[in-house]
Amino acid sequence: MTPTNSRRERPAKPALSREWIIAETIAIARRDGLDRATMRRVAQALDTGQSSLYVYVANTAELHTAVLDELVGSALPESGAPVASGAWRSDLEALLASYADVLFAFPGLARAALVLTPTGPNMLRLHDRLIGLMIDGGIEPARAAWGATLLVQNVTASAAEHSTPTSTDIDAPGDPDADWSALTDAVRSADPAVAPHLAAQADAVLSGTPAQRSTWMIGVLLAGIASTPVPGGTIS
Amino acid sequence: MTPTNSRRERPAKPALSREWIIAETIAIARRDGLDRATMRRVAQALDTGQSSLYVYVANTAELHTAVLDELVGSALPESGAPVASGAWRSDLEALLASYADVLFAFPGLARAALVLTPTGPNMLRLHDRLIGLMIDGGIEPARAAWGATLLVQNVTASAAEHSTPTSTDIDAPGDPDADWSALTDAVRSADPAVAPHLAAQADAVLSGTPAQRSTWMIGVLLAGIASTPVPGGTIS
DNA sequence: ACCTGAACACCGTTCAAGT
DNA sequence: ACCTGAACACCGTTCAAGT
Repeated sequence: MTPTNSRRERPAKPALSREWIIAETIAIARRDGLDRATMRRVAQALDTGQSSLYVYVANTAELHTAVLDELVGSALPESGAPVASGAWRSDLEALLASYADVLFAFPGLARAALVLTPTGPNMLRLHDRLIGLMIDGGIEPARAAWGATLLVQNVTASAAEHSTPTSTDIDAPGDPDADWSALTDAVRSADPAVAPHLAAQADAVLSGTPAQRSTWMIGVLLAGIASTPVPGGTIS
Repeated sequence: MTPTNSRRERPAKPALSREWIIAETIAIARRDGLDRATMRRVAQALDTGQSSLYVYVANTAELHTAVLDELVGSALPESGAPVASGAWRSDLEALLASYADVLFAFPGLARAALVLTPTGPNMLRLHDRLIGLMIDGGIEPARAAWGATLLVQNVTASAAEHSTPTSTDIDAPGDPDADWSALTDAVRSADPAVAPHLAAQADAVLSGTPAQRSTWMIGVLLAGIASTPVPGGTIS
């Protein structure tokens, strides 16, 4: 209502707040990738000075962590419906898949997640659900507790490998196509004298779709978690 | 011998070359962290213009990848001594430990490794050794081939979590102490109503030394790899 | 308390020009 | 072919000054 003549016909400059900053960062990240969602750009989009952001967020890393947490929150299914016995495993896979979907949906998010320390409430809820589902599956609680980290870490890492880099840049570092072909070339041209096993297994190394590898990976982790006791020895 | 009056009494400016650039980058990374080993700083240390580096390296990511590969190469034991039967497992653990040591020795390297696509010859040799040792251990070759990636990825990720950030900056993002205490706080203060399993397992989640977790992690991966068939079905 | 402009101290990469 | 300086297009963060 106040007759502020905001630039560019913005629908009236909203009051600055942590929530608004995060929302705008998400908007930019969706469009241009998280790498482009810099303090300066976010400030500009909010029609304010970059220094103003520091009233609400500590620094870029903290802002990006908050963005990750917010997005994970929006992907988490509402509070856990009771798990039909036997369904824990497919529920767990679905949960990890929706986490992976978020990472894929925002260019640059997976790579950032790899390097951020995610302590937001939604990330904790994700861990909580994973632990709960593993316990439902008969996995010893202490192993489930450690295992959740392992699951999240691996899903994040494989999303980072296959997700879009940051934008429309040609040959951006981290371009998955370029990376993949660099890898195939390297493996295919491995010298059997220096890397005999790799040369012999080249087809195996390069085989499988991302989905197949991801399914296998989760299977590996769950089987390993179920069969490997945590040190200190609770009754297994 | 030529009487070039190089600045600052440098011991005679050596000819620029890819090797020299990598060596200087390593020197800077050891001292100040890989994040500080920027094109500009490397050029300055070599007493040349930053644009000159682009004759020998494509960009920063490629340079850092080369540095990682070089360092991994220096840590790899000489060509595999024949493995005493039964020793494959401790050999494999030792191999991963020396890889982890490299990541710990250079501030910022582990975090960078997480995000680089490592296609250098020494990284391939590391994979080769891992595959060979797993095959020695009776693991089906196709699983060993996929498993090597998983092992390297997890060791890299846990090194990144616990390794020094880039320098002497106070509270640098990625400071492992700050990150850890943020995590403990978050887990300890988890609301039992919203994250019941996490709250119940808080002690378990936070327990264990890095070494214990790392040993457990490798155990999980190996057990899982050994028991989880790759899709497509080779005779297991 | 909140917000701002300006400054400080950096980045990666390209390019016209030189040798 | 190799090397250079200078430029272009950015960064994160801080700080004195305003309201």
